[in-house]
Amino acid sequence: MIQYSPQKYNPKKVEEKILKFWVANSIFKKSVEQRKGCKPYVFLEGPPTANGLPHPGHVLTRVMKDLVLRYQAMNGYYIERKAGWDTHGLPVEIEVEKQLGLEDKQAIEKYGIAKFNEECKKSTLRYERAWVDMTHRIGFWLDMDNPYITFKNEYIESVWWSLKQAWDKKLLYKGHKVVPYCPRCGTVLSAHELSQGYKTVEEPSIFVKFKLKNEDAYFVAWTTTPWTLISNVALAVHPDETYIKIRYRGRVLILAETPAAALLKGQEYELLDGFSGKELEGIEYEPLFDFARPDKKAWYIVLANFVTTEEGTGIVHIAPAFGEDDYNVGRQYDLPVVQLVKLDGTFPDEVTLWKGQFVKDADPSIIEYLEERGLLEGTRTYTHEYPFCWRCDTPLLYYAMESWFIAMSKVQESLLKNNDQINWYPEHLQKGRFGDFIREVKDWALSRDRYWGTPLPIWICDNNKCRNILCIGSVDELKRLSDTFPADYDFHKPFVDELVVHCPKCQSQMNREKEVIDCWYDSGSAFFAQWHYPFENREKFKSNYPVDFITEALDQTRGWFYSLLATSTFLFDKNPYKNVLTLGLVLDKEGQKMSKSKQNYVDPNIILDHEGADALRWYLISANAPWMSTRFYEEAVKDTLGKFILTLWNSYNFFTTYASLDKYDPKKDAIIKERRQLLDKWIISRFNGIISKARKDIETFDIHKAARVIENFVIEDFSNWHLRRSRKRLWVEEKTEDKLSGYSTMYDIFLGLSKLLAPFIPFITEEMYQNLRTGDMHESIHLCDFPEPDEEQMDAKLEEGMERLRELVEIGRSLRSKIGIKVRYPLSNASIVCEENVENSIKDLLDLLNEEINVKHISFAKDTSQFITKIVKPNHSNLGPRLKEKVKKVIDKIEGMDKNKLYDNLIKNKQIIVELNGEKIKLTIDDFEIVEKEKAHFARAEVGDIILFLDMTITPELEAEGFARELVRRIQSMRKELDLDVEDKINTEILVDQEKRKALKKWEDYILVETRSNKISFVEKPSGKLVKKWKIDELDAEIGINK
RNA sequence: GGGCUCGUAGCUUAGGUUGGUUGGAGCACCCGGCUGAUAACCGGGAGGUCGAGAGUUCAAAUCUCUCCGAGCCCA
Repeated sequence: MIQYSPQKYNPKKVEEKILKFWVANSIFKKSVEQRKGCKPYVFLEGPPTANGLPHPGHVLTRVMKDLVLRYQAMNGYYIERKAGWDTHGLPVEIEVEKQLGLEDKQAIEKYGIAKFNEECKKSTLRYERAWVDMTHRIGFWLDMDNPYITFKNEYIESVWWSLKQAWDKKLLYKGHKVVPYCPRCGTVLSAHELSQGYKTVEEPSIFVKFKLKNEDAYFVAWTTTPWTLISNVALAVHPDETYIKIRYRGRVLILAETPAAALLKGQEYELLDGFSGKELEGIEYEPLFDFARPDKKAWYIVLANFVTTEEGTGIVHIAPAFGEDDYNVGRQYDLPVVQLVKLDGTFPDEVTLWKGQFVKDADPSIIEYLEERGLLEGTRTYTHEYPFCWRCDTPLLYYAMESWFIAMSKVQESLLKNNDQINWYPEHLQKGRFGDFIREVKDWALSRDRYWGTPLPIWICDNNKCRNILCIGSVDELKRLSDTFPADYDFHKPFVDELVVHCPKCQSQMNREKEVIDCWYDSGSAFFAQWHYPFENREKFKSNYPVDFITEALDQTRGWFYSLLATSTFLFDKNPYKNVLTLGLVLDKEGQKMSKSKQNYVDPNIILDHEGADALRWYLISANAPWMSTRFYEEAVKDTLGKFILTLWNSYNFFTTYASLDKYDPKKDAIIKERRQLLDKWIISRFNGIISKARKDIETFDIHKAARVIENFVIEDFSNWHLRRSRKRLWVEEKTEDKLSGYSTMYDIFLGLSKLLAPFIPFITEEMYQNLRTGDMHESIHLCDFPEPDEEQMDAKLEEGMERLRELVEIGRSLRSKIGIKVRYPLSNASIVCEENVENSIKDLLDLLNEEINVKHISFAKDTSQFITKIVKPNHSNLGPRLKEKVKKVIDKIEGMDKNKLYDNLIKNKQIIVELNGEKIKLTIDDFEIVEKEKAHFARAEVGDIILFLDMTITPELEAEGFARELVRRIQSMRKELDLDVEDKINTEILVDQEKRKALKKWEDYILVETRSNKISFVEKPSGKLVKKWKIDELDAEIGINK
């Protein structure tokens, strides 16, 4: 039995009830288990870091994940939904540093790494509760009882295994990386910290001359960092640029042609020679300073593509220790890394002239020195962006630090190949942002000189003669090398550093490289490490790789999406995921990114309390394409609630109100589809079309389109047409087949809609389903199958006809409002002029039109002649110039003629003669405009090729009927005012004037039935519980009703 | 500074790949109607330099280029 549903929808209350229902009946578990053995759909959770409160962006990601997974589950796939937590990394450390008031690394070490890491561990799950709660509250079904956690020993062991794979493949190596470094804090800055500290500065830049070794000529280079010249080892030119040798002020200089022209504009110089950059390769020059004692060949010309001629001279000074490009070109040419700057940012003792000075402060003195020795060709101030330490405002130095790398550049082609196997949504990322990134892939700088992270599993033998290096790939391996390995251990600092490990070759002690690894590597390992592969779950891993689907926000493109592909490529040479959906960012109302510092951050809980999870989900899903950024504010969610969720609920409430009143039984009372009314067949046809469209859109992740199609169906087709047009038939007292056909259809549609919408708005659909379901159905909507379109139920011709008919209703109402006759007053006739095929498609639906525009009869006509006359009007602009002053009199004459006859004459004879003072004036059809005019009493409107005529005649009978409806309308509103139940009976007393009273005689029964009155009396002084005076079109009336 | 994405009414947006009637909707606003399902519904109105400029074309919101603005990523 269908129960009456509350009229007011309280999202929070309903959703809490549903959440309890799911938990009490283990619905989530059942939804997974009932698909066991079915084809798997593999999802991988991108692990959030739970060291901050979740914000609306996280909600979006989780809603999208849930939607896709619910959809696939309802389509019969077996989906495990293992949760995951990302726990390592600098953000966690910074959070703890703040909390403990630790300023820098020294402070951390003083505090104690063991205690510090313990705090980090606690911090990562500090907000776990908030995350778990949010996940539950928005209805994201995720197995959070068995999550993978990146700090667990098992997880780390899997990561170690993968690093050993890299080691064995000779992909893991120690090198240098040039990184932004703060000499005051003694720390490397992360990209994020770096981006906070850029400032525009004005600095001296200089043109420096380097003398060729075997020739009295100079290369001219340009630099903004004179202090790096001390560590110069080479000069770079572009292989394809043209370089020239010139004589200028008595010196022979070499530089690129393009900048030379600009720099020496208007000055005299003699062109001596020209060559391509390539030809310069290998030419040696004399070093500017003699502080450096390089162990490798230095001070010659190298080729590099990054050299430009837009700035400087087309010759770039190379100091591999202080620039990333420099470092890379240095590796290519095997240049020495001369690093004559100490970690505190001062020059070392070897640099006798400036030892102990901060390098940036030494710049003016270095410039002066070069000047004195005639090695300077000029200076100029240069304005550019330079990074400063966000903490202490010291200018940062780019500085080559030792670091461990994974040689991604060696597997670059595999990366590209594997990327081609992935379906990217939106597509442009594949070749665009992501493709560009991996085409120019750099080696992955893996190590971090920090504390809270997966330790780098590299041990080096202490014995200088041995120097054996081991990469450990498992717990067992480590155990075998250590006598003191405890039963209870934790794979973090300081345990791994304190463990005594013996070299298998020489038995000396081995020490671990002190670094931890980039936490992106942790999460990039999730697809195997979550299973503790290969130590456990080998089969499970095999059947879950590659994964079918991942989705995260756009900022993960070069983050997690890359790190997964990277590990998967060098480990298995395969794409780790088949489909990746990249989500746009969630912005605030002004389109700004939400950030803690701007305080423009809406707490999702507020919205969940006010508007509910369904409204929130529907907004995030339908507002925009998933990959577009979406503005987020409460008002928008509120609109969604009103527009869609409540429309759905109110429709449902309407249905349950009447269905429960009539005790509609979906099993016993159902009318078979073949016998349903046309209106019912139509909505069923539409619904099946919607199912088909929605499925297609979801498959291609055009999820917003699916949502909008369904929303439009619910509001326009179902609520505003099918239900609205069904009201009358539900008011009938007895159980007519018409009424049952309506109930059956509404029941089918609500049940179908619940299923169709279940992945989108899981709460309200469950609520509806629990009322609609019969005993033989699944206990939850989320255990049901997703609807399939039924071609048999689709009827294109009927849909076409209904569309025409609705257009007719539209123009009919418009016409009514134009002619000013209220819809309450019936009209006797309407006529439709249209093609036969249109007539055929709408003739069975005319009852709907009848009621909507309130006419007694509707007929079809072949042409417009019976409703329209054509007349002619003199064309002034044509006649004026020809007839001049006579025109007024001619027009007067024409106006005096019968316009219809005039038209006929003109059509027949092509001309007419007008006599004016004996003069015969000939007028042709061109002297007139043809105007169509409706015959008296007819009004016309048209849409496409269909024309609608209304007969505007109001007879006394029609007038009386209309007046009866006026009274009914008022009595109904009085019933409402008294808050009577729909089925309550009343007694009605009416005062109207004698004339109306007589006219109403015929309509007493009608009023009686419509208002559910026992009795209607016409009296002089109406009485009752509610008595009201009304003015109906200038006429006074008084009505009293009583229960 | 570079790359990518986006820019249509006060707000949210459709259309853009395939150039072709007068650029569609919804919310909000104004006028009128209808109503015992609705936080509704129906009809009408007002509201647009389709970010700006140039080009291609008979024809540009749509194609091309330049610029401006926003966001993300990278420096």
